[in-house]
Amino acid sequence: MLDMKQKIKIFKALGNETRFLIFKNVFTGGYTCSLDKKDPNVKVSPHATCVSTIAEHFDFSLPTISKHLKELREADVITMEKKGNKIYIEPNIETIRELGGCFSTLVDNFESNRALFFEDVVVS
Amino acid sequence: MLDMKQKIKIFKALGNETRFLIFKNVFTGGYTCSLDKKDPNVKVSPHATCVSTIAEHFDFSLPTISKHLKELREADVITMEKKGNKIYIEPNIETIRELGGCFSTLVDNFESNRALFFEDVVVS
DNA sequence: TAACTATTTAGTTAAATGCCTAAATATGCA
DNA sequence: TGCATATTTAGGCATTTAACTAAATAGTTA
Repeated sequence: MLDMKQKIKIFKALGNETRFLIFKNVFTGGYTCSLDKKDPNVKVSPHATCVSTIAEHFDFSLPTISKHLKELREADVITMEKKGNKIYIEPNIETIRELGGCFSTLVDNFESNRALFFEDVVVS
Repeated sequence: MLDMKQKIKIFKALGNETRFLIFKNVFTGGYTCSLDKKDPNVKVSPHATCVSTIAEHFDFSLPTISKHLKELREADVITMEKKGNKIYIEPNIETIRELGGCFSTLVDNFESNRALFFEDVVVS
C-alpha cells in the first residue's frame, strides 16, 4: 500500500507540466532509444527508452530532464535500469494501479457514507 | 473529461502535505463547523465544514489555510459555497471519480498494449 | 449604527523549485 | 590507453511557494 508520504511524492512529481509530459511519453511509448532504432537486434520493451532520447523531445537541457526523471523515479512512477552505459526507463504500472485503487476506494467509501446519511430519507 | 492543465492543477494541489491533509479532512468529514456543533438546528451534510473549523485543526494561520483551500477549490477537488458569513466546504467527488477513471484507463491501455506485444510469445 | 464573526487581500520573507552551463563520472570501443 | 557516448553532479540564478502579520471586506446581530 502507498503511504501518505509516497502519495504526496507522486502528486508532487506529476504536478509539473514537464514531468507530466515525460510521464506521458514513458507510459504511452512510441519511441525507443536512438541507437536501438538503428540496431534492430537490440530487444527492449516497446515502452523502454533512455534519458537522452526523452530529452530529445523537450526544449530543456539534458541535466534538467535527468533531474526530472530522478524525481519521477523517486516517486516510483517509473523505473530506471542501467544496461551498459545507458539507462532504460519504463513505466511502473504497479504504482499507477495502486494509486487508481486509492481513488476508487475513496469514491466508494464516500458513496456508502452518503448512502448511510440519507438512509431514512424518502423522496416524495 | 479532465484536460491536462486540470490534471496538473489537481496533482499540484495534492502534492503538498498541508493541502493533502485538508483534502483528507474534507473528504472523511468527522467534524462540522464549531457554531453548528453548538446549534443542532443547523442542517448540513456530515462532510460540510468551514474555513475556520478546518484551520482549528492545523498549526498554521487562518490566511494560510484560506489560501490552501482556494488552491484546492481551483483544482476542483472541493467546493466552497457561501451561506451567510460562512463558507461551507464540501468534497467534489465528481473530480475524484474522473481522476480515478483516468488512472484505470491508463492501466487498462497499458495492459492491452502489453498483451499485444507478447501476443506471439509462448512460455515453455 | 456599532460591534462581532468569518474570510480574504496585501505586503514581506525564507526556502524550494526549475532552469542553465561546466565539469565529473561511468561505460564502450578502437 | 584514449576517445566517444550516456548520464549525473555542482554551482549559480530567477521565479515560485508557503508561511507570517496587519489590514480590509462582507455578513450578522445587538
